[in-house]
Amino acid sequence: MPQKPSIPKGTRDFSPTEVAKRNYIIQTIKKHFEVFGFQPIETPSFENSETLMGKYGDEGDRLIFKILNSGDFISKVDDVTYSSKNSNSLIPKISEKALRYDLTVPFARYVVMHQNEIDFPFKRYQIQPVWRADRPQKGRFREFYQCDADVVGAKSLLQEVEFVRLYDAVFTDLGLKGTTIKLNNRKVLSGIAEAIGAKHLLIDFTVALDKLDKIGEEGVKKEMLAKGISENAIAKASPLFEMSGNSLEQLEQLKSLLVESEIGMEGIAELKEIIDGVEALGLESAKLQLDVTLARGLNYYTGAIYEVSAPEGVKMGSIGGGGRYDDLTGIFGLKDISGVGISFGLDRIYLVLEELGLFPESLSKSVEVLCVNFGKRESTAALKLVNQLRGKGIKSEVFPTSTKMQKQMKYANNRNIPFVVLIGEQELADGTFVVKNMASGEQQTFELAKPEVFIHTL
RNA sequence: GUGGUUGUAGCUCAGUUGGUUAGAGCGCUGGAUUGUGGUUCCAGAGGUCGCCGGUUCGAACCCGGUCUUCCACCCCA
Repeated sequence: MPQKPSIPKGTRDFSPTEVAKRNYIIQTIKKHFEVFGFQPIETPSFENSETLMGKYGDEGDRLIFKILNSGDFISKVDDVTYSSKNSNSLIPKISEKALRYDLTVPFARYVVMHQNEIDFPFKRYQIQPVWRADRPQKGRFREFYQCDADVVGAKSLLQEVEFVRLYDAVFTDLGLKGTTIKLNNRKVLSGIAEAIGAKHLLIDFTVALDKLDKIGEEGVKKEMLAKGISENAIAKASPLFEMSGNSLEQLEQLKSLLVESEIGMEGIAELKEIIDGVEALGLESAKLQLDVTLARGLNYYTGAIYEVSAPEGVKMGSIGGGGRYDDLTGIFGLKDISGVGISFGLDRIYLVLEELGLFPESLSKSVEVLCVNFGKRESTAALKLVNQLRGKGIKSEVFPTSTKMQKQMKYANNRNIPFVVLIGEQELADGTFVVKNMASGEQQTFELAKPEVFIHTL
């Protein structure tokens, strides 16, 4: 019995049209990465488990796809571990490799391994798939692409400004107007936690705060209480819920809360520098917005935090994110290398462009010119013409069999081919070819000896 | 990982309290039209009702399990 074919949950096949659209996004992102001075690298799809494990928190470890060892791996497990039926102690004995979970940690590994060949500051970009054993939802897959650009070895906040400009350049080029680049700083979050006396609960505090727009002020306070943050501390943090005005005005309001926190004031100064830097040149289509509740992302961020949300009205999680991590390579033994980077979520950007109808029409054109096949002698002449067109870089083909014209025309129509060339018995005798414009239905005759006359009309 | 939801033709979906041979639109194939697609008309093909099991004289429909889809948590691109 033939088995019914299927693909794993959270994975997808891509049709020619979808690939064309995905490539369009990738090419656009790549173009701007390169114009901004980033160079591409690639890393393996799977890494040694110890490279990845423990880098993304407990939740992250759970979402990493583990690869089973080869051979008779189970016989090598000692009886105690085997009979314990404890996944956490068994996994390291039967799995030594794991699929890449993001591009940042492998990049950190790359920098440490190749530190002697790299000229710092090193600006790299990387566009590759990553895998997460997550439960899929809309815009959430178990295999998806990240498009990352990072700089290591430069502490200047100029980089932070550049990344905002890079986001703006890409989204402008894609025609995606009205994206919001949310900006925050880990130091401000640390400062707030310090100022309200909840320094030891920083992560719980920020995770709860991040949900403000989702569960509201009351919900956030409730969660903070549940996590063990005192009522007194929450009361002190209340100015956060009443922030108003533009980014710079909000910074002023933050100052009064953080005036006694050294790290908090440092964060404010950094934010101001970035905001001023961006405003000096302005943005084309995106808005930069300070958001003190922004805390998502990996817990290795130490400075700036970015998150990009789709234009208003599009229901989609963030379509990009990033930030600064002062000591990412430290976990691999290379100290004092600061990194900052951003990521574009290709699959989500795709869904947003699709929803808003922003893909260019031209992407659906697979071939410019199709020659109808009327038989052996005629198709030979058609092939000769096609060869000349291809020499000029025009995508063209001859229909492979001389079936009914109706079928060939229908094929051209379904594939959105704009021009159909007819070389039949009569044309062959006259030394001509007929070009039919599929959009208008008009036909024009050209000489076979002068194909360039037709080419100039394209 | 927790809770819920979805699955019927290639696609989008109907399908009555469980009752004979499971329907529609679009698409596909053929014809009207032997050198003209996209419009129109006619005809036709296409279904293990996600899968496995159970209840029943009888299951697309009821029950259990499983896979898948989407949603809410968790977390995140």
